Amino acid sequence: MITKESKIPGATIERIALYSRPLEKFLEQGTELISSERLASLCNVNPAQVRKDLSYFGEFGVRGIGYNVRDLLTEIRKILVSDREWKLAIAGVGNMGKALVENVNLLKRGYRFVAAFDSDPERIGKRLPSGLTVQPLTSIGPSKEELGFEIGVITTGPAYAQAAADMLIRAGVKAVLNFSAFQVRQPEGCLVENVDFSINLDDLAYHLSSISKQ
Amino acid sequence: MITKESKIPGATIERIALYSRPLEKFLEQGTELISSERLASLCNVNPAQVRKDLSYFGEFGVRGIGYNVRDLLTEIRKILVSDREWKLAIAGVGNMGKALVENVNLLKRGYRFVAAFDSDPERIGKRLPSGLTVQPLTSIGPSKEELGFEIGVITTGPAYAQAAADMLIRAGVKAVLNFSAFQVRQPEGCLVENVDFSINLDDLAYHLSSISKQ
DNA sequence: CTTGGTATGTGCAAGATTTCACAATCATTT
DNA sequence: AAATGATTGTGAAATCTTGCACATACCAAG
Repeated sequence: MITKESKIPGATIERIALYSRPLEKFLEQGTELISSERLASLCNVNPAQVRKDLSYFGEFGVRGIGYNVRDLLTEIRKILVSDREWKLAIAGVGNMGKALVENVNLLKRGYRFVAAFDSDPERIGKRLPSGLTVQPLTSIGPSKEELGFEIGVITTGPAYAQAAADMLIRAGVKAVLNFSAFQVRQPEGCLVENVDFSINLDDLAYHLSSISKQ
Repeated sequence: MITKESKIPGATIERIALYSRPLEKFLEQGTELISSERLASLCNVNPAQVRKDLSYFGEFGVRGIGYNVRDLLTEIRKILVSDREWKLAIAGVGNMGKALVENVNLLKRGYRFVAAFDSDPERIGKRLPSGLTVQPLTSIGPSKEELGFEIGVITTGPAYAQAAADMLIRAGVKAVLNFSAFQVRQPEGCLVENVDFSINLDDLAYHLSSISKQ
C-alpha cells in the first residue's frame, strides 16, 4: 500500500477529485455513511473503480459497512493536497477571468487568487469585485516575489497566451492552467494543463451525430 | 477502413479536435504542409498517435510528404461534424455564462448560442451584448420548439444545475455541457459532459506536491 | 527510369486501465 | 457464539490504448 506515484494512473487522480464533490454535499446534509456503489453511481463510474482508486492510497472504508463521509473527504483532501490554501495568479481579466476570480467554489476549496494581470491599458488599475487591482502583465515577476503565488491561470486571448505563460514561468510559477484557445507548450520543470471548451463541444457534436446515424 | 464507431477510442476523438487548433493557425498563416511529427509536437503527443488517430477515419496524408493543412482540416471538421452550425442554449447568465456566450472562438467553430435562460428575476429580460434576451428557465420548452437548439450548456450555480438539466432534457435537448459544480447525472438518451475546473486545479496541486516531494 | 530521401499507414507487441469475482471483514441477529 | 448479510479490498483476467518499427508510397534528382 505504498504510495508509489509512478504506478498511479493519471485518471485516478482526477476521479478522486471527482468523488469529493458528492462527498462535500453529503457532509453538509449530515449523511454519515456512503457505499462505493452509491458514490460510483453519482459520479457515473463503476463501483470497483472507486474502490480501486482509493486503494492506491490506503484503506479508508469498513467492510460490510461503507465509507465514513467525513473521514473519506478528509483523506481525499490529504491525497490531493487540497487541505491547504493554494495561491493563484490570473493573466487576463475578461469575462472568463472574472468568472474564475469571483468563483466561490474555488475559494471554498482553498484556491485563492492573490494577483490579477492584463495587457489591456483600459483594464490595468481597475479594481475587481474580489478586491484585486489589475496589474500590467510585465509586473508578474516582482509581484510573484511579493505575493508568492504558485499556480498561474491564463484567460487571455490566444495571441497573448504564450507570452503570459512565459512570463509566469520565468517568474517561477511551477504550474499553469491555460483556458485560452492557444495550446501552451509544456516547458521543462513546469506543469501545464490546457483546457479548451470547444473540444468538449466537438466531442458532444461527434457523439450526437454518430448516435443519430444509427 | 470502415468507420466503425465502437472501435474508436474516446480519447481519439478529443485528440482529433485538438489537432484542428494548430491546423487552423497554419491555414491562416498560409502554411500548406504539415508532418505528423510537427503536429504531434505542437499538441504534446506522439507522432504515431497522430497517424493512428487519423487512420481510424481514412488516409489523409501523402507518404513521403505529409498532410495538406487545408484538406486535413476539412476532413477533421467532417469527422467531428463541426462543418455545420450547432445551435446552443445556455442556462445561467453569470460571469461564466457571459464568457461563453460572447466567446468568439466558439462562434468561429460553428457553435452559436440562440437562447439564454436564468432563474434570477434580476437578470430575466436583460439583453446580452450578443443580442440575446435572458428568458426565465421555465420557458425552455416553448423556446426549444421555436429556436430548435440542440445542445444545452449549464452555467448556473450548483443548486439549479440539475433542475436546469432536467428542463433542457425534457425539452428534447440531446446533449448537455455542464460547467456547474454539481455533477449532472447522465439520463437515458442524452449525452452529458461535466466540466469542473477545480478538478484541474486539484490535479495540478497533486502533481506539484508529488514533484516537490522527490 | 532508377535511385535516394522522406514521411505516411499499420500489424503487432508492450503497456496501462478497467472490471470481475471472490476472499476478507465487520455489525447484527438469533 | 455462530450464522447471516453487507460491503470493502484486491489479484487476476479482460479490455483498451499507445508506441514501435518497418513496409509502403510518393517526390525529386540525376
